[in-house]
Parts: sequence; structure tokens; C-alpha cells
Amino acid sequence: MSKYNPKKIEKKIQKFWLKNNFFKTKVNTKKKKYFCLSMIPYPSGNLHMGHVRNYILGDIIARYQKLKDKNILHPIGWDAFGLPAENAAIENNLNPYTWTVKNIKIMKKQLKKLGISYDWDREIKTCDPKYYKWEQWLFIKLYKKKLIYKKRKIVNWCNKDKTVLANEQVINNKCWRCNALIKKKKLSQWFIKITKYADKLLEDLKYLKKWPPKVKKIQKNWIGKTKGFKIKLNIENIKKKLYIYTSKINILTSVRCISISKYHKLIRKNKNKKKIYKKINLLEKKKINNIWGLYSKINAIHPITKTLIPIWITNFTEELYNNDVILISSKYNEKHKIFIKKYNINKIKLIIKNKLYKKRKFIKKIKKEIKKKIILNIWKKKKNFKLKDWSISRQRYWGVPIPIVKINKKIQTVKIKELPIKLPLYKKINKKNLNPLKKDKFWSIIKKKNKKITRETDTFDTFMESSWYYARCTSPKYNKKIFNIKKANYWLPINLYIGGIEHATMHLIYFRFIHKIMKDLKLVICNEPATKIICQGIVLTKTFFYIKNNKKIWINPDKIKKIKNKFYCKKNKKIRIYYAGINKMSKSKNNGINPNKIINKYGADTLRIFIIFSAPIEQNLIWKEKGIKGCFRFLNKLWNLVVNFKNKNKNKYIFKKKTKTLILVEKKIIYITKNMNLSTNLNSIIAKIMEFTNLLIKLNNKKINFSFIKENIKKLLILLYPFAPHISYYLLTKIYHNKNINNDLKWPKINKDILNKEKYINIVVQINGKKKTIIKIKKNINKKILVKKIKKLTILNKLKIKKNIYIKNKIINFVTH
RNA sequence: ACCCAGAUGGUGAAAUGGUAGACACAAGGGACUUAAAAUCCCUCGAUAUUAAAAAAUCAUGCGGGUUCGAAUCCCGCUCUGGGUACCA
Repeated sequence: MSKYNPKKIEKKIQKFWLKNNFFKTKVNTKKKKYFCLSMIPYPSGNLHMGHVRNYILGDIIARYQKLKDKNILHPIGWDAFGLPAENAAIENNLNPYTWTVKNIKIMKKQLKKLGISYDWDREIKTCDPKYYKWEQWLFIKLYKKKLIYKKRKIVNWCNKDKTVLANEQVINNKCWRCNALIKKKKLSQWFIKITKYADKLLEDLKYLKKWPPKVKKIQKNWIGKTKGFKIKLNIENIKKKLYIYTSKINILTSVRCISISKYHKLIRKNKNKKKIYKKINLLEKKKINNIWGLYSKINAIHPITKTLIPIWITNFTEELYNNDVILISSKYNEKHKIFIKKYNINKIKLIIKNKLYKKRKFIKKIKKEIKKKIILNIWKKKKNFKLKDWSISRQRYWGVPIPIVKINKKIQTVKIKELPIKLPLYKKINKKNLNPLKKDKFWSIIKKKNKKITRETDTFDTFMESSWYYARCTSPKYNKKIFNIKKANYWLPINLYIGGIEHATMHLIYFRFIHKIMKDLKLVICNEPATKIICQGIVLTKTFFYIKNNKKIWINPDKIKKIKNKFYCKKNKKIRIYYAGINKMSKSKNNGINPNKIINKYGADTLRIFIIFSAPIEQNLIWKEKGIKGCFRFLNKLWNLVVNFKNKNKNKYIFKKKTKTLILVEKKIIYITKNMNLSTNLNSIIAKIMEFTNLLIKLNNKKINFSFIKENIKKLLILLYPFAPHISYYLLTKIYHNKNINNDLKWPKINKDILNKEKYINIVVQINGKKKTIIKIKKNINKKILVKKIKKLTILNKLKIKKNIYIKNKIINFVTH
């Protein structure tokens, strides 16, 4: 053994693990189970540091739980459908399949290099017909349960991606993926009734005790439950009724008008429809962002005063959100106030049933009437949710075909026998034809016995695939059913699910929802898919671009050099580089830092330690390579410690029991174990392991008891094993003189008795809460003796002590005031 | 606007009512070396005092409060980040 050469040993150890099926998922019925899952990646090209953080964290916990002697399920897969593949395919003249498969290959290699403990035989690819067959199956089941419907609705439309987006996928009125402004469009779409589960999704949040409170709060707000009243209003001169939901019923005392969307029935079925739409068009053209309204010339009748309330068409009431009918008053909402002022809408007349009142009495009277109606059960309280049904169809090619056919204009699901409906693979896809399925008449039109059958050419939202994969992971090759129910119920719920906070309202809601559906279909037993979640922070880095043909072109920070506060491209200094601030690492901004560079230079273990040590896991991390040397140095020190120790002659060591050191070590192990169980403070755990290493190096130089140090080196290497598995495993094999140390890989047991051996202890002496000195004294000493001893010290001279407070074995505070 | 989280050295950060700055990075000094790298040792929040050591005072965004004792709890403010954005 000589110098620490990570490249060599990591390769060697990885090969050994693979050869010996080290990470094969096994079930030993005597042991507990642990299902550790990191959200599967989208195969975008290269792994970047954001991925690395996610998968390393999962690996640390999975390896730790294995040391705790549990059955481990730690699977991986690829969320392989989606738009970027299509866009990249168009750009590179490939097909999405080839592009995706190529990327999976690259990223798989990188994950292997990081030494993540996956059972690769269980890998899942969502673009595999054997996988999505069961998604189509599930869809048909839901269709039959009447949880699926097709409807023309206002939807969010991204003009750049040419597709529909769910509400959850719209961020600041922009597309979550490409950041283009969203347009509202009326389109026929497939929906899944997530609203039917809204109450359950909200209620069950309280059982998720190990979920980050932040995620729960975001979900709660997103579901947005309110309790209010749905009231029926008559309309002047028209037989139709108008239903209004409001959570503040007292708004009836100050209502000025009613606002409806331009698509409301009253407008769509109006005689003057054409005229009205013409006017609306003019208004819309004028100023897009301004509030506008148009009086519909229809009036509703106030349910209590019986006076008329004008109905306005406005641009801030849309069917897409909650109701498309709302009561407008200046009292509750700033926007409404502005609207009322702008159009000078009159106050409500102080008349009830033709009787004039003074303002105060008028309000009192209305409130009384409202109460009456509630007590008489004429107006009933109703729940209302902000959550809307999930639109699951997309007008793009690279996704799961929706298993629907039209037979003579009648919509039907495909027969289960016929599944999977495979997505045809084309050599190329054309920029002008973004949904080639539509034009592929071989695929979309089937002729059977004079019947003309046409297929649905929309595909699923890719969030469908990621909503149930975790259950499939329990039996990825099972082909009789969606998954092996026995196995799913053994492994579920997920013990730890790891992913980014950005999924709080998207994936993490869909995934809970689909789980609840699967529970109702009796496919799973447990109530929630995951008992614990960690949302790791985002990895950020500097972002740069240059301009070519009036287009922003993002350039990787690796290719940039800073000279005198100006940025230059390393290859071509003439190109003007613009700095775009610090952003999330992503393919779209070309600012992903490839881990390969660091692995090649320092090894995977150093990278693993560094990314965990740099910041608390929930916190965002601005990528800086500066600290990485320190982590490499630490592993080198460890290496040298073991090498030096092994090369030394046993006989030189003096036998001496070191209780003090034992206590120090035990305290560290207790701290580390406690935090490993909670998966918290991982950065501090590394700090503790560093301290432990430094301690052993010191002791080794002092030539203390050979076997004592040997035992502690073993402990140290095991504690480090989840974080830096290669070097730890390698050094352990050297210590044990055995290549297969499987049986010795066990987390050290805590021995609290050692702590009782502690005889002397440090006590902090304070005056008025400020530290003055520290004294070493016998543990559990009597307070009176302690005070006597301290009074001998000069610090208390000339002070009038009024009282003292003693915290046992910790602190004594003398108070003078 | 509303809701949530946060603000600690030159930097990443420890400390969840009890010794503020653990563990690292960077920096400076020294040893080894022809030199570099690597390694090892020392200094490292601020202030003034001292030959030096020890000790002292001030420091956790700002202003108050509770407490023997506050980075931590409470009230008010400033800034930063995140969520929501019409149904009030």
C-alpha cells in the first residue's frame, strides 16, 4: 500500500461489488424492510450536481440501513418520456427514442461511477411498452370507474411547446419547462377527477408526520379548501338561474356587481353573442394586462333586497380557476376596488322590499335575513376547493398513447387484451409536424369489418408515468398485473423519498392521488405512498450566455474564464459573454457541472463527502469547487493513518486503557447514529467523523494500545462507509485481511455504559450568565461542595452573590443582582 | 398583498434556552525541498491594554421584551429566498 489512488481502488471495489451481487434486493423475512427511493431522473444528457446530491443522499441512507441489517429496496429508473427529447431530436435530426436511450447510457455510467448501490436488474424505463402497458391499463380502470372525462374547457396553452399544461405546471403565468407566457385556450381535453380526492388529500396530510412542514403547507394551500355558500339568484327577464359560490356571505351587504367569464353560459347562449364577443375582442387587443370589464346588459336579482345587480364580463374571472361567477365588492379585494372605481359602479340601494333604510339598519337587516335563510336550511354550507381536475392529455408525440378509440364517432376504451398500445417509432420527427401520430394513418385508423376505428392521438402528461412507478419498482418485471401486489404491500410505503422541493405541487400531489386511487382499486393497502420525505435544496451556479443571430445562446461555466472582472470564453476571447446571475443547474441553461471532471481528479468518494459536507441537505447550495481539496485531504489523512498503523510494529505499543478516549468516541457514535436515524445534520456527521479521524491520528502518534486503535479504526471506517464507501470498504478489507467482509459490515452498537465510567467533568462557571472560567471536578458532585470549591477561586472576590443556579454536570451561574 | 422560511467571521457553516464560531475552505507565517506540488506545525471575529502570557470589553440583520442565562422564545421593523395570486 502506498499513496491513496481513488481511481484505482474505486474501479476495483465497484467491480468486486458487482461480481458478488452486493446490491441485489433480497428479502429475509426475519429482518425489517427499508424502501429508499430517490426521484428518478429525466434522462436529459449528463448528470449534474443537482442529480448527484439527490442520488448520493439516497445511497447514504440505503447503505446505512443495510448496515443496520434491514432488507433494502433501493431502485432506480428513468422518467424517459417528455418534451425535451422531442426538441433535442428535432435539433439533432434523430428520433426521441435514440436520443433518450443514448442519454440513459451516459447517465447510467455516471451513476455507476459514483458507486450508488442500485440493483441494476430492477431498472425501470417509462418509455418501455412493458411499463406503460400498465399505465394504459390503469387508465382504462379509472375510465370505467368514471374518474376520467373528456371536456372542452379553458386550458393553459404553451405556444412554444405547442401543448396543454395542467394548473400545477404553470408558474407565474409561465410554462414550468420553457418559461414562455401562457395563453388561455378552449380545447377538448382528457381530465382525471383529482377533485374527487381533494378532501382526502387534504385530510391525510395530518398523518404525514415525517414530511417537511413546508411541503405540507404548500399542498394545503394548493388544495385550498374553503367553506362557503352556494346561492341561487334569479335573473331579470330571463328564466335561467345563476349559481354563485362565496365563502364570505356578508358580501351581500356591499355587493356592487357580479363578474362572469366571457365563456359563461349566459354569454355563450346570448342572442347578442356576436356583438358581445366583438366588443370583448376590442378590449382584449387594447391592453393585455389591464383590468377590463363589459356590462352584459343582464341583471341578477339580489336575494334579499330584490334590487338589481348588474352582471359584468371581466378578464379576472375565468372558468380555469375556481368559479366563473363571483360577487364583486370593494370591501375585500384591491383589484375589485380598482375595477369598481374604473367603471364607476353604483353602490347598492338601501332598499329592502321597497322600504328605504339607513345604512346601519340596512346592513343589520340583511345580516338577519341571511341568518334566517341559513337556519331554515335554504342556504347550505358547501365545501369548495381551489384544486382543479388534472388535465392529462398532451398534444405531443413522445409519450404514452391514450388507450381510447372512436368507433363510428363513439368514444371507447381499448380492450385490455389489445394492450399495450405501442407508440410507433419514427426515424425522424419534423418541426412542422409536432404530433406525427395525427398524420400517421397507418397507426391512427384501423378498419375492421366495415367499421372505421380511429385512435386518440394525444398522449399522457408525463407526470402520469412518475405517479405510480414507485409501486412498480417493487416488482419491475412482473407481467401478469400492474405489479405484484404481495411484493408491493411488503415494500410499501416508501420509508424515505428524496427529491427537489419544486415538486411539492406537481409530482408529490399526483403521486399521493394515484396512490389513493390504487388503494381504492385494492392494489395497495397503505394509505399514503411515502412516510418520509426529504426535499434536498437546489444546486445553483453561475450562468452565462452570448448572442448569436439575435438569439441567446447559453454557454457552460466550464468554458468561461474571468479576467479583471470580465468574463471571456476560454476558446475564443473575442466573443462577448454576458453574465446571467446564479441559477439552478439545468440542461436548458447549459450550466450543469459534470461530475466526471471531479471524479476523474479526486474520485467519487471525495465528491460524495464534499457535496454532503458543504451545506445542510435542505438548503440551496451554490456550487463552488474551492472546498473540495479539504475533503480530498481528509481521505488522504485517513488513508495514511491506516497505512502507517499497519506498517508499525505491534510490540512498540504500550498497553494503557483510555477511558477518556472511549467516552469521546462513544459520544461521537451516539451523535452520528441519532442523526443518521433521522437523516438530519449529515454535514455535521461528516465533521464528527473528521474529528474522530484527527483523534485517532493523534493517538496513533502517541503509540497507544495497538488493539484499541485497531478497534477504533474499524469503527471509524464503518461510520464513514455510507458516505465514502469505496475507501472505507477497501481499507476494511486490508484491516481484516479478507476481501469479503460482508459479515463485519455492521453499524457499531451504542454502549451507554461507557458514559457512566466518566469520573471527572468540566463545569462552566458563570457570573450573571457570562462565562468566567471552566473547572474540572468530579461527576455528580454535591452542589454545596461545588460552591465551596468555587468560592476559593479569585473570580468571586468582592462580589455580593445573591443566588446561584446549578445545572447538574453542566453549568453554575452566580447572580449578583 | 397574503402565507412560510431565513439573516452568525474573508467563505461554506456548527451550536434549538446553558462555554457562540465545532468541522472545513481561503489567507498569513514557519519546517522539509534546488524549486514546485504534497505533507506537517503555528496564527486566524473585532477592539484597545501588555515585553509576553493571562485576563478584559464588544460581537449572531436592526430596536425592544421575557429569563439567573437568548443566535435560539415573544413583540415591532429591515432585507433575502420560497409559495399563492380572480373565487375575500
